[in-house]
Formats: sequence, C-alpha cells, structure tokens
Amino acid sequence: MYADVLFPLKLPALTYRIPEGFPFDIQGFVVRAQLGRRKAYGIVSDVRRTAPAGIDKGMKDLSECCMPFADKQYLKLIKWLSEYYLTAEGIALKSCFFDDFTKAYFGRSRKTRSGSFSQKEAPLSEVSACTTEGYESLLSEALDRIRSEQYSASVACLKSFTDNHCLINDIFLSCSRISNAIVLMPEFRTVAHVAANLRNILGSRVCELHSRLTPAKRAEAVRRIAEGEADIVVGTRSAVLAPMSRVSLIITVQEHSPSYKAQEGLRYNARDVAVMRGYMNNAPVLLTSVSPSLESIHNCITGKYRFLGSSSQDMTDFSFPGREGRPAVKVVKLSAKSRRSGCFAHEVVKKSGDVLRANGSMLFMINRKGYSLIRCEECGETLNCADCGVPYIFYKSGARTRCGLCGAAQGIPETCPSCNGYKLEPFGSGVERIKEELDKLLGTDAVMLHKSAPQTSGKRDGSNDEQQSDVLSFCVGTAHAVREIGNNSLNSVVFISAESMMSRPDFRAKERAFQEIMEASELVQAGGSVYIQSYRPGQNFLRNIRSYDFRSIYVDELADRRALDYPPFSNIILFSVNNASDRAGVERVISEISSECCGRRNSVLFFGPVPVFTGRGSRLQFFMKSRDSVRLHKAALMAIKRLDSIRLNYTVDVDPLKI
DNA sequence: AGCACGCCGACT
DNA sequence: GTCGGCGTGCTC
Repeated sequence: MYADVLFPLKLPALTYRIPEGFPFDIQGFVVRAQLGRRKAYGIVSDVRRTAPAGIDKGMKDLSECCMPFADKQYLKLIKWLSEYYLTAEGIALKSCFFDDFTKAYFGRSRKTRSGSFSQKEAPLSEVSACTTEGYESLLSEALDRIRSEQYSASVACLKSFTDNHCLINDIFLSCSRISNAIVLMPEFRTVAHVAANLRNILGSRVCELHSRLTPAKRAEAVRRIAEGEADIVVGTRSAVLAPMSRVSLIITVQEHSPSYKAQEGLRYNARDVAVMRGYMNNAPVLLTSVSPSLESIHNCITGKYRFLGSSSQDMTDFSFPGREGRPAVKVVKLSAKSRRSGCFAHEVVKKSGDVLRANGSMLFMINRKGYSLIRCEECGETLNCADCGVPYIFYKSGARTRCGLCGAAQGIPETCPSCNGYKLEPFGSGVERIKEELDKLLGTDAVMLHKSAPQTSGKRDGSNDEQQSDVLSFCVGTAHAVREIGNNSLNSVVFISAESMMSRPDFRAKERAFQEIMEASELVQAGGSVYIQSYRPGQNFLRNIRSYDFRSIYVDELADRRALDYPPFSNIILFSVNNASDRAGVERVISEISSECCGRRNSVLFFGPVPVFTGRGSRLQFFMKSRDSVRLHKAALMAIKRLDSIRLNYTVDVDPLKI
C-alpha cells in the first residue's frame, strides 16, 4: 500500500510506501517521512494500492504515523483550494494551520496541555440596540436558515457596523444548539469584542483565531479547535480554514471587506471560501454587510444567494436599509477657484468654522500621502521617479520628494527634467497640505492620522473609542484612518475629492468609494453630516450616494460592469512575473501564452503584459478574463505549465481585488 | 521550508 | 591554499 503525502511546502503530493503494522486507513493522518535529507511532518491525502508510474528514484517508507488531522471534507477543502487558487496542495495545507497543529502536538515547548488556558479578556461591550429597519424579520429569517442545518448562503444588509454585533449575539442567544461555528471579522481588533460577548453566552467553547496571536497562542488555539474543546471560532480571514470538523455555520461579517482577500501565499478570498466550505459541509452561510459587494448582490439576483428580508430575487424587492438615522450626505462643488483658495469648498470652510467654535470634531479624508506632487508650470509635466515612472510625492518638511513605490528620495531639481523650465511648483494635495491649509484657515493644529499608528501594545487592543474620541478634534487622514476612530464620535467627515477616489485605476473604484463613504458615515454622530467635494457634483453616482439609494447604486454599477464584461459578469486570473534578467525572452513567452492559451475558440481573453513597478524592480503583469470559469482555469493551467517549464518567478492571483 | 551543492572573496 | 558568503535546486 502506498500513501500520497502532502507537506506544507510548495510541492505536489509525494508517494511513500506504507510499512507493515500501520493502521488500516490513514487518510487524513499526520505522518512523518523522510524528505530529502531530513524528516518532515505531512498529511496523507490519499491511500492507494499501486504506485504511480514515473518515480525513478527509490520510493521511501513512511517513518511514523501520528494522529488524524483532517476528515474527508477537510481534505476535499484543501484540494479545492489548491485547484481553484491554482497552487500546490502543500501551500493550501500550510494555510490550514498545519504547522501550528504539528507544533502543538509534537513541538519542543509543549505547555501544560489542559486546564490553565489563560485568555486576556476584552471588556464586555454593551450591545446597543439594532438600527436596521425590519431587523426582527431579518433575524428570524436568518435563524430559520441556521436551524435548517442545510447549506444556503444568505446576505444580510445591515444599517451599521454595530448591528453586526447585535445580529451575532441574537443568533447565538436564540439558537443554543449551534456547534462548530466560524465567525469571520475583517479586522483583528473587533475579534476580541465579539469573542468576549460570545464567551459571555457560550463560555470557554469560544476561541479566537487571528494573525496577531503569538505563535504559541495560535498553536494552542488550533489544538483546542482540533480537540473540539473550542467549537465556536471567532477570527479574521484565516479562521475560515480552521481545522474543525463538521462545520455547521459560517458567518462572514462585512463580507465586502477587502481584507478577506489574502495578498500572498494562498491568495484566497475568505468570503468565497466560507461559501464553498459551507456548501461542502452542507452548512448554512451568512454574509453580512452595510454595503454588500457587487458580487454578493449579483449572486442574490441569480438566486445563488438569498437576500434576507425579500421574497424574491428581484432587486426591486430587496429591502436596503433606508436613510433614516444616517448622517446627511452633502455633495459640494469644488471649483477651480476653491482650488486656489486652498482645496476646500466654501460650504466646507463655513462648516469647519462652526464645528470649531462648537468645540466639535471633524475628519478630512484624502487618499494621498505627503504634501503634494511637483509639477512644472511651463510644460505641465509632473516630476516623476526615473525608475518607477510614477509622480514623486513631495514632503514639505525637509523639502524632499520621495517615490511612493521604491522609496527613492531626492530634493527638488533646479529645472524641469522635461523642458528645462524653472517653474516647478507643488501640485495637488496630500494629507500634509490639507492639514496646512486647514490650520491656516482655522488656526487649528489638526491631527494627522497615519496608516499604521503604532498601537501602544499594552493591556488591551480592540476598539479605542473612549481613549480617542475626546482627544480628537480636527484630523486629516487616508481611508485607513477610519479604523482609528470610534463610531459616532465626529461631527462631520469631509471627502476632499470624489474624483480622486473614483479615478483610481481599478474597475472597483466606484464600489470602493461607496464602501468607504458608508464606512466613514458611521463615524459621524447623529445629526452630523458627510461632505463630498466634487468637480462634478451632479453625477448620478454622487446623487445616489446622497440619497442612500443603494438600489440605484447597484443597478448602475452592475450595468457598467456588464457593459465592460468585468466581474461579477466575468472571472479574472492575474499573473505577475518577477522581471527576470531576460526581459525580452519573458515577453516572448507571454505572447506565446497569449496565443496558445487564450482566444476566441475557448472564449478566454488575454490582456497585457504591463510593466508594474514595485518596491524593488519591476514585474510584468498580464491577466486572463472569461465568463466561463472552467475554461479560464484550464487556460491558466496551461499558462502555468509554460511558465514552470522555463523556471520563472511568478505569482497567480485568482479573482484579484484590483488589476 | 530545510539542506545540499556550487562558485567567488578575506583569513590562518 | 581553506572558510564561508548566500544563489538555486530538489525533495517520493
């Protein structure tokens, strides 16, 4: 008898002989086997009677058979992950906490295995009343689906992020029999809160699983899950792969969140994996969001998912939460004049003064770092990084420019590199400039919120409403900044430029803008307002946002995506080749891939290649697009074969977030 | 991931 | 002359 063994490495399954005296069926068992010159832990993915042909070297025996790791369904999940995301099964196994598992059971520093499981408790937070209209019927519908104990995927569109907490609490309060459940959150900060509240209901069965756990804690969590000691897992994206058998419920909170998409290793989308895992385990899946993704809305229309609170698949029947209780959204015109007077529309200046006098707080959102770009007034060219081709970002302090991609820094040259003109001037606005203008205008000292404000890693993390809200007055930040601010703590949010959000080179730019505005609107307290500055305030998208007309937002955006054949109407697989020394050779291979793998006959379209500049060196990107996911995967597999044959360093991203 | 092999720079 | 840098290649 032979065993196909998976190691948590970028390797296909390797076949070993099963020695006499091993247990009868060791599929799914952890085994130890000689791998090269060392012994490594792996898992038996398959047991077979005959050895596969084509193994020239002598086959080795398994050394040790340890204990079961995965049941059949979990093995199936690993296989599906590797097939769908086009990577080695070993990489999928690695993402499934296999190393943590072996560490917990066979590792050096084995702690006391029982009892003393200390967990620093997050404070119990009061679960505030739900604001979503028709919440009761939405909850009861969700409960019906959960109690059915059968696969279904449902979308719950909620009015506020905190309503997620209500829903989760109510679900577990109303349905005491739930076991083997996974609750996914986009941010590790909120995990502790939800876990604390659930622990209040369910006790020590609740377990946290996220990337911020120390390796030892993660191994311990995995051990508790594997042993069934903990069967309610609350975590971030990776928790969808928790090594739990008989999963019977998966809830994905804020399913639209980009953080569910892994950007390295196994590039899975936890929301999609949740649905697939639910399907494989015949378990209900609940997706919640305040601004559901277009994919999910589309899936509700096609009947793949169910939109909770509606009796049909007709979007006109979907009951999106209304505008009651939400802040007023004011779209204000940004004229060339207001540009000169300092990036703010008149109405915003006036409002800022009012808020300042009332000792209130305001957030200005801008998605550009630094002070500005540098532009030549004579030829109109921006000053660009010679290596990456993107505009340099000007930082006023120190009077330096820096490339946002490669980090190359320099001063401002005397003359324009393209026309030798002398009029190089700051152009456009970044966070620093907004702060400067703001302070000049109001005499404030606005707070700059940075992407990774170092968390004082003290006693507890989680939300920091209390600590920050009374400190905050006027602040400037990028979209990442909203995570640093507690809900309902601001008088007003100002989006400096709608155009800069929507002109991002990504087909999801509008959808992202919508989600970011909804997210920011939750930071605003009752009676507050959200300002969106725009050069074209009349455009439909902004009108729909202003009236919180979700239906029109989705109808319009779906129509655009359909017209351009973008997801959810097509599928995309993105390839990224690390620029080898032989650039021309790589381009030749790519063009061969284009003609060999794609074309009219298999209805897979090819795009690219495009050089993309990253931190160090450039990469060559190309992608394939098709309405037919199966054909697309076949084409991508052919491309992968081709790329592998010439030893290239590349990555494949199925359903990329941006292209 | 390990752990080898392999081919160029400063040390007893 | 050797020790050792880490590039790249393989693991049934």
